[in-house]
Amino acid sequence: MLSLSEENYLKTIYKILESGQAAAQTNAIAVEMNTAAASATDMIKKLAEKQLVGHKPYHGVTLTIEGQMQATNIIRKHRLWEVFLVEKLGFGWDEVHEVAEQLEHIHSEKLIRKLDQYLGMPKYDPHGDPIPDANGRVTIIAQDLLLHFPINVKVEVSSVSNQSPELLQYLKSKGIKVGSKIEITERFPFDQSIEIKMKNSDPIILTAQVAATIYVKPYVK
Amino acid sequence: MLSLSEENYLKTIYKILESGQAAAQTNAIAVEMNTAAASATDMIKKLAEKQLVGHKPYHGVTLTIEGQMQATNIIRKHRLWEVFLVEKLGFGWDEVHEVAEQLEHIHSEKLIRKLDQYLGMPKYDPHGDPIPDANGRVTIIAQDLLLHFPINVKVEVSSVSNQSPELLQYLKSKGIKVGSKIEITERFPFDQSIEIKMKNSDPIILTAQVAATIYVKPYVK
DNA sequence: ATTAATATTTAGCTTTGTCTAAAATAAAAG
DNA sequence: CTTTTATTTTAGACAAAGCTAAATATTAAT
Repeated sequence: MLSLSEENYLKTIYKILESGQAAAQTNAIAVEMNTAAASATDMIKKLAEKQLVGHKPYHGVTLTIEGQMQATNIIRKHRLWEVFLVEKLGFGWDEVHEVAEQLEHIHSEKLIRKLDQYLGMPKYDPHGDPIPDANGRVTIIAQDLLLHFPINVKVEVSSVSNQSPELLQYLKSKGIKVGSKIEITERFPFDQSIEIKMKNSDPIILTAQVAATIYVKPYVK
Repeated sequence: MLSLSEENYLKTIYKILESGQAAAQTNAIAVEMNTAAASATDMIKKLAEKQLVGHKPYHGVTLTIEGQMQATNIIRKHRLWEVFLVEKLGFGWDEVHEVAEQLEHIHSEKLIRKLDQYLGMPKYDPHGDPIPDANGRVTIIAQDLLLHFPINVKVEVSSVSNQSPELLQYLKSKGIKVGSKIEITERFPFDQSIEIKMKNSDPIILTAQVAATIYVKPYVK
């Protein structure tokens, strides 16, 4: 069975690879884990010995099939717990990340199977991220960054790619959540900010930084 | 914040003291924790430095007020999670202990407050053990060991003082659970076993060992 | 009241996961 | 194509939590 630390490293490596990198660099892992690069190197060696990652020294790491299974399983647990916290216990979407970080490390197949059933086998977590199934399969939906989306097209918010409570609270205060219908009404090239419009609310200006965390899909009624 | 190990030691010390001892002996703690006595000594020193236990070398430990608060809080979390697992997820009472041992170490005041509400502020866990309130107060109910109870008096099972899945499964198979109405119909002095009768079932013989894990209270309709 | 038995503590070592500083390698720049 | 810069790895230490073996207290027994 994996230690808490091993699980967190695997999850981090998975996230880096998911974001499009061919290999996860030691430094990127260390930054994400808030540890020294040397610590990351040590852990990489251990995970490589356990056949969970492939490691070509100085050239980053990749996940083996087994490593991928473990990583998606942790993410599956994290996201299911987030659904539980929001849907059943009434947490806000901005309050669940830290607690789910702990809950994701509970070891019990049966618990997750039953939790999944209890929640109605949800496909997405409260931030719109897909929940891997028990076999580690993730359904990827077509979505685009709001930041880059054409003007004057009605879209639906499909996910938000940032877990910081501050950002999530900010979006909540603007009435923006997963499922919101919005439309870009204007784009300001000088700072890449955009103006959006939602039903029953005044136009809102979003900075590029914020618009780069929001994913949308075309709205089909 | 306490480490996992510190929490487990505190819980163990609490349990030993709860069972009537004036002080918890190093050895008793080590046995309960499945560690060497030397390890227990080390941890006792650490907990004493943190003012969570009082330690007179060679004469066992007691809990300070703060140590007691911490211990009851862990037990509170353990028992609330057990209720959740049984009531909401459909676990059997014999399947929850191990998972709750993990869940009890999740750190989040808010989580426990909301879980408690979600479960309807239960007073007892699935084994009939009282759930301490948020201030660490435990409601102790009058109950007696079935083993020592008079014959031919109708009683209600109030709790079962053993968490081993084997025993709990055994009781389940006999139809004995918290709330069951039973009556001792005969007592066999030579081995202290007893014969009990429950509505709609044949008489059952319970060994002294089993009858010593079952607590009952007089049945008042 | 000694001695024997039991319980507890101390001493020294191990593993896990972390760190800093130094050495080695790869990539970028001139 | 060499030098500078950035990244990665190695070496050596440290804290937490555990262990065994040896030393020390306490309790029980003669």
